[in-house]
Amino acid sequence: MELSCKTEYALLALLELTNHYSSGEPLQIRQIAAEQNIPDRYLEQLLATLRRGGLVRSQRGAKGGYVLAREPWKINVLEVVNCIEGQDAQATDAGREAKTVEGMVIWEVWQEAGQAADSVLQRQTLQDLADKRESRCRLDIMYYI
Amino acid sequence: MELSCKTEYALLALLELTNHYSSGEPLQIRQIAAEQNIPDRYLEQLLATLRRGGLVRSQRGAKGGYVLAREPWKINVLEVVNCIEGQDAQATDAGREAKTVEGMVIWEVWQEAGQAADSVLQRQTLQDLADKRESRCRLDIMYYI
DNA sequence: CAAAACCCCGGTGGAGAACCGGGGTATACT
DNA sequence: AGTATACCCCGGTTCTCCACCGGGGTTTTG
Repeated sequence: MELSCKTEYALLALLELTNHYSSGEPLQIRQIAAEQNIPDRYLEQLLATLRRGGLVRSQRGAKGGYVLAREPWKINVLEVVNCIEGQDAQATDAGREAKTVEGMVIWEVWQEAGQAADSVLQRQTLQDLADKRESRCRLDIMYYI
Repeated sequence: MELSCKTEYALLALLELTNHYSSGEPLQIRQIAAEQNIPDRYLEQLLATLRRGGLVRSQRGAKGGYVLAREPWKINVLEVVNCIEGQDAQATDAGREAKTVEGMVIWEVWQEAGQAADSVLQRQTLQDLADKRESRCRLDIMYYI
């Protein structure tokens, strides 16, 4: 199961915004891009998609930037993926009319697998990811002691 | 989660071979292709991959064709997918070295989702799919009575 | 020997992923 | 009002790879 650059960059950006959430200040595209080594013109595009999907809010002009649209514990990974990849990451049955019974049976098994994966992603919020990152950093520090 | 044409065609072909398994006779590429509406030059390629992966056996020359290499209840959907898409459908961590802790955290969540999907596919054998197909056909017949 | 059917290898066209450039618009600050 | 900053919008490019195909070779049967 391929993790696309788009999805990875989107999640990295949202994690940055999560880490910055308590300050309430907008974070600029170029700051996020520099911090996470993301091409900033591309990130601009992804953030626009996230804004249209209601996951972030933007502020134009001087002192502008992006903030999360909701608390990080209320944004789960699945909705990020669906926003970035399009709803077709979930329900591609519209374009793929199974012509035979066999095709339908295969399709259903595939859907079931997809739903199992989605279920995992839906259980993870941005806050969970940020917490994992925190505990990972803490482990690293303990190695140095 | 995208079901590629490759995987779908491979599974359709293997289902045909499953339905034909009890006869013990090889099934020709062009027969399978016609039955399931698969481009036969492409199917040839896919069956070659399945043969190299040990899922089917081939017989060259007149009266030749393909048979399953094992009993249909001993071949699960996950190994078909891995054979067709390559092992990278499972372990793409080799090419994607996460440079930051954030990247690693995201990657792990993604792996977990992939494993949930794989687990579903691993539980389904070709026999299971064939049985589902059978009961689906029986349902259709009951609608006509 | 001839026909049938797999085997092998390389190729093409088109879609889309990854990324970028240029110009416009909104906002804060002086 | 003017200027600088930073998002907004739209379109474009290059490259990869998916889906599929063509041509010729090799094996097997009758």
